[in-house]
Amino acid sequence: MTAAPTPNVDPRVARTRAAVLGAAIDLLAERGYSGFSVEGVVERSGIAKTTLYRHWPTRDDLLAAAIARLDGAGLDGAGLDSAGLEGAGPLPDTGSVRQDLLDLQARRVRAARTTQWERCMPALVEAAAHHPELAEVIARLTGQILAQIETLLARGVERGELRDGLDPQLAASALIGPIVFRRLLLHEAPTLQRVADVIDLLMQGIAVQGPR
Amino acid sequence: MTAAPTPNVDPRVARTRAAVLGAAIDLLAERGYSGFSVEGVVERSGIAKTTLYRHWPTRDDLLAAAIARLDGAGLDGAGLDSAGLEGAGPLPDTGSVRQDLLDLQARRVRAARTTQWERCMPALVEAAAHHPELAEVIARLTGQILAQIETLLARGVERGELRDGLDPQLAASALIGPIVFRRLLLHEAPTLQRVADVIDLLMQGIAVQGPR
DNA sequence: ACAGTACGCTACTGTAGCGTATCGTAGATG
DNA sequence: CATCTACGATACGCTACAGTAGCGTACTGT
Repeated sequence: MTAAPTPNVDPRVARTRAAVLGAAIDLLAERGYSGFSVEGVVERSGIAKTTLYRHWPTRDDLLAAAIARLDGAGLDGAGLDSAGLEGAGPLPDTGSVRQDLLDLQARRVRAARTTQWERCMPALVEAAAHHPELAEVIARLTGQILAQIETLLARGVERGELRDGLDPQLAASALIGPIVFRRLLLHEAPTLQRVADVIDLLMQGIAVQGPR
Repeated sequence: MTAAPTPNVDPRVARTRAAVLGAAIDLLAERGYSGFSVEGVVERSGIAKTTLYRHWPTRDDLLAAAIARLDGAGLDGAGLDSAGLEGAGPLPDTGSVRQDLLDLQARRVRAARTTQWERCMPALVEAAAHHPELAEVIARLTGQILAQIETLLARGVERGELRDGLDPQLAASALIGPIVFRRLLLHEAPTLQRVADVIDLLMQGIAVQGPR
């Protein structure tokens, strides 16, 4: 299951694909959606433009392929073929939801500068906004990230640490959303302190506890 | 205080400025950062390109002016000169934080399709990511939106409805962040239900209440 | 060894967009 | 009414970029 999914690929093709998509993701991260160009990818990858066009007949195809290659976050085993395994490792399981969340988010904060997914986020936002086809891919990737947190939350509910009837999707968004929001719109790099604060805020709630 | 801050403006320049910036914001909302072009603004505004360049000597200057004209949200009285007064009205003050938040957010949801700020958000993200100067302006605007919520929260703390020592900045991000996150990355339009759920989730917290 | 295939290079067309120059006109201001 | 200022139209030059054509070369698998 971890073996090559496509057994008979010309090594030349494999090399080209890897070089181009790698360069494409880098470029997307550095220059954003608006700065993404075929010529830029050509320059970085060292692959000839004609060759590139033989694989992806249009700029958008290339872009879609690059984005699809981003995986949501290092999903341990899975995604061998992908480029986003930097934050990898299995999901934490310490027995405490709070600690699990803290571990996962801390790992992500540490990798934020290098994780292609994170570096590409602004570009993905713009891409999703004006390109419905890409929006789907991006939503799927985002879902992968949310799913990790949802898993941790589900465990917490099972263990009785978290309220029963909790909407895991919503709660996961509540954990990631504020961080992403501040990063994208306030240009504020996430910190360990910040993610911890968000986790605690959400765990406790903001209302005063009524008696009982 | 509400009078014209610049008394002696040639009506011609006033007209030009308004037409151009209005068109610019529209274009930014519709086509995004990457689709924003001087020529596009010229076409929409009906103002001659040469005239436009007499006011804003470069594309980025025009873009900055357009973004600066977006105000965070209709801040009632203030911002007469700005274009973002669609969601206007005074801050709600019903006596209940939850209701106040609900009112404010609901108003915003209803105006989401028309509020220039909201429509431009994806573009602003991309702009902020690759243009430090614009990032500042955008951060300031975002701060204005957060400030509204912070005000409501502060009232709640004062009234004893919310925990003392609450970090209003963080809590405000926790209320907006998840909505914005889902809109930008999952392409999910905000709904009344969703904002209400976020508010309630944050009010109550997700952890089970220990005894006492 | 020999197809077959993929790659590289150079050169090219076409377009979109930034920013400028020139000149003429219309509206504002005293 | 005279002048000053802002606007409009056309026409540029220039760069970046998408995408194509043609031909030769190097690698791969049999």
